[in-house]
Amino acid sequence: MLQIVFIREQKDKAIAGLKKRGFADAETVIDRVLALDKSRRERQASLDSTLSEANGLAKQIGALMKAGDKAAAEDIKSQATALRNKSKEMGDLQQQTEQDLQALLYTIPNIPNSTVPTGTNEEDNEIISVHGKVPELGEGAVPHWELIKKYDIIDFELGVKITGSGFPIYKGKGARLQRALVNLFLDEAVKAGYTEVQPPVVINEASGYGTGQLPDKEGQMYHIGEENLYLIPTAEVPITNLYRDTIRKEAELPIKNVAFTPCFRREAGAWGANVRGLNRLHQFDKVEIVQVQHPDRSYDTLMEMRGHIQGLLEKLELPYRLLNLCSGDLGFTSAITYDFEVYSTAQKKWLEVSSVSNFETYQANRLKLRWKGEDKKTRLLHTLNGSALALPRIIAALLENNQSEEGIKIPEILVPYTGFEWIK
RNA sequence: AGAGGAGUGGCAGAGUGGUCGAAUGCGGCGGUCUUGAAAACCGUUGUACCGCGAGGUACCGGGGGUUCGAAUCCCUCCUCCUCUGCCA
Repeated sequence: MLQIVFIREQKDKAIAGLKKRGFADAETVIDRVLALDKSRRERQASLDSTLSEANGLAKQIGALMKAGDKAAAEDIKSQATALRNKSKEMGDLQQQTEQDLQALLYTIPNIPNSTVPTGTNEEDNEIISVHGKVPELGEGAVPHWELIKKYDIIDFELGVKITGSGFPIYKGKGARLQRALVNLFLDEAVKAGYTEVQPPVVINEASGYGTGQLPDKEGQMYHIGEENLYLIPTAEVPITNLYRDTIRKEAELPIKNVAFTPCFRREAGAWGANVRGLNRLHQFDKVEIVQVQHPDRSYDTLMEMRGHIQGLLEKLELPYRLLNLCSGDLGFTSAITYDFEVYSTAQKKWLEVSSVSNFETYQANRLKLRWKGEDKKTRLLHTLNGSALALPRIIAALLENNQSEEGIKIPEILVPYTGFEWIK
């Protein structure tokens, strides 16, 4: 959520930022925010003075009662009652204004960072760099959904039987490969100074609001109606919410956490013929890194996180490229997002395996996540997160790129974790 | 899941209708003393909103109610503890 002070003081910047995203009616919406804000403040001021008056009368009545002057007390009572009734009405009005303003602010996305390229869709994303060598595969190269059948390591049909489409069963070396990757990613993150946490994979409504999944995007999460809980779409939600409603000391920054969790996404409407094999699932595993950082240092942190992810891809010897998402492709809550894509040789396409973002104060404002400096003022912190990494497409790329007539070669870094060098 | 008890500031803990945003202790911060530290002593120490400011308002688990006035009374929801039940 954007800060109301920012909109008030830098209205033009807010409008320009929203326009860059292609946000419809930026001026109208911002003007409406400012009007609501103005009316909220006026209503607050008059409500406060009415309450102040009523409090004064109540005190007088108390004093008169003590002095035994019942008649005089009764006299003032009617006045006080009238003021109370008036204040109740004013309070309702004030609350309504506050809620309207809040609801409107929830519909406004984050302002893109100045380095975010302007664009309308993924074709406008900036390719920052391309790394690694795309292997030359022979004639017999096949996509991963054929390889997993051939080697019997992942079973989609069985998943359909147990749950439904998009819930694969990993078997034998497939399961072991999965576990190896998780362990490698966790170990690398811990080496980089992240503290490992194991959060719940179901979250309440307040957590969904905190990181921006709610309102509006509830359709993308699985909902447990009975308890009003949601299955996490990413570990970002429970980890970032760990710090909701807290005031941090400067000395404890940055806060660095890593978690491995399954992630659940309904992907409603996104289920088309294009989506095959491991490319898009309802349940998948991911190792997520999250940082809470001082506003002055969050962009250094973003680069550090980007470097960490890059290191993982290098270790896995996968060809990948780095993208700076354009304004039109940027997530709702993000100020800047770098995507990593690995090249899937048999599919002949790039697959997104990681997103790393700086949300600046957007999430922190919803989370009420603040810090207190030497001047004793509380200010909002910056939150960041990145996938390091999401498993299925990594597996897809590993299988496809490392296939040969002999079988699938496991990258060296993973062998200590898998305990085998080949899937044959 | 059933029965009972409880939720107060960073923590512990007082407060059962009126000068209570809240005693006291611990912790934190600043200072005195000390070569330095400890101890002792003194001071200070919640958050948000409105206001240029003086100041005002709200918050004692959440929401609602009674009352001129609620941390205190009533309703409701949530959470925690104890016992019983169930169970990795």
